[in-house]
Amino acid sequence: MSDTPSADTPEDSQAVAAVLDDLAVLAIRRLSTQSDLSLTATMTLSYLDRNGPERLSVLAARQSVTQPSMTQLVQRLEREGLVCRAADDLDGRAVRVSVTDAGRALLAERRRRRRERLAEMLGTLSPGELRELTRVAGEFLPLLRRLLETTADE
Amino acid sequence: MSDTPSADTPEDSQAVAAVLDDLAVLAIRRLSTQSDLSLTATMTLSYLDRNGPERLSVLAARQSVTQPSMTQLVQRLEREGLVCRAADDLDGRAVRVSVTDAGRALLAERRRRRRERLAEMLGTLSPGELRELTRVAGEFLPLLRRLLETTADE
DNA sequence: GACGGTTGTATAAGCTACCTATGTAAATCG
DNA sequence: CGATTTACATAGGTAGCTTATACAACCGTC
Repeated sequence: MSDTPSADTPEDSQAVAAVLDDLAVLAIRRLSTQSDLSLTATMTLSYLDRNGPERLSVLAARQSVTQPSMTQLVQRLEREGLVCRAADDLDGRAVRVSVTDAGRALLAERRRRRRERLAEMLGTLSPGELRELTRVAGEFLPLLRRLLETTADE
Repeated sequence: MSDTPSADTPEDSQAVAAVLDDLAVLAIRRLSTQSDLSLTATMTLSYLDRNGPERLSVLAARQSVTQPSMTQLVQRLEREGLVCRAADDLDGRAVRVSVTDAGRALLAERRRRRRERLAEMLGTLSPGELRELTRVAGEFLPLLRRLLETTADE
């Protein structure tokens, strides 16, 4: 392994960047076996699942797409029974979107499949490697979450 | 891998699978903020950059898209000056695709931008947090690489 | 060498998923 | 109350994927 870089140098970001790149490869190349839902659709459903019903325009902003794109996506998702729309109580212009049970079930199923695939992949590691990976990944997750939290207020 | 692992490995695998799944989702979120090149375009250019010229059909297989998709993508990339096409010397039917200097420059620029953005994000952390994240990332990287290695399809 | 089967790519048509532009109606503000 | 802003829908366009199809090069067998 490379030398530990000193603090506060540009090299700090190299290992982190490399890890994030590899995790992305993991996500894209190894875990996405299906294309029944686009990334934006997936994240939109996940967001609604976690945060509850939300206005269409807020969803668009959160997913960094334009409002007409989100309008169309929500229409498609509604057609597939994954979300439902309701008028907003406080603003006659607004549409509030919520995830349906079918939407929730689909998210859960996709999550299950991904974790299953990961468990298979992990089976190729030695017990020692697996133990080490468990420890390190467990440490990394809260740190990454914190990093994303502190920069999410955009 | 198909043999039953030791008694506590299944639980370990599932626990770390959940963590890796979360990490993968976070990592892919980070990627979704760029849109001048699609994921497949990016990965195709990267592949050509790293491995040298390749047949169109091989590119399609590597990126898990159909051949007509890859044909169209290569046509678009060629139009943008990022790749060039040549007849294959050994097979009159085949097209060999290679990345141009402009394509290489674009990859480098995108890489630079990603690192820059990450450096900004890291700048929001305290020195202690940064040190910790870097340390853990440094341990994580070889393990992650090994996982990707041992599960490479080809 | 002829022929049938396979392989490699291009093109067409269709759908999703994004964009910008535009329109309509509700809400807000002075 | 009128002007402006806000929230969403619709239209038209491109990218990016799919399947279906067509054509030509290649390969193996007779």
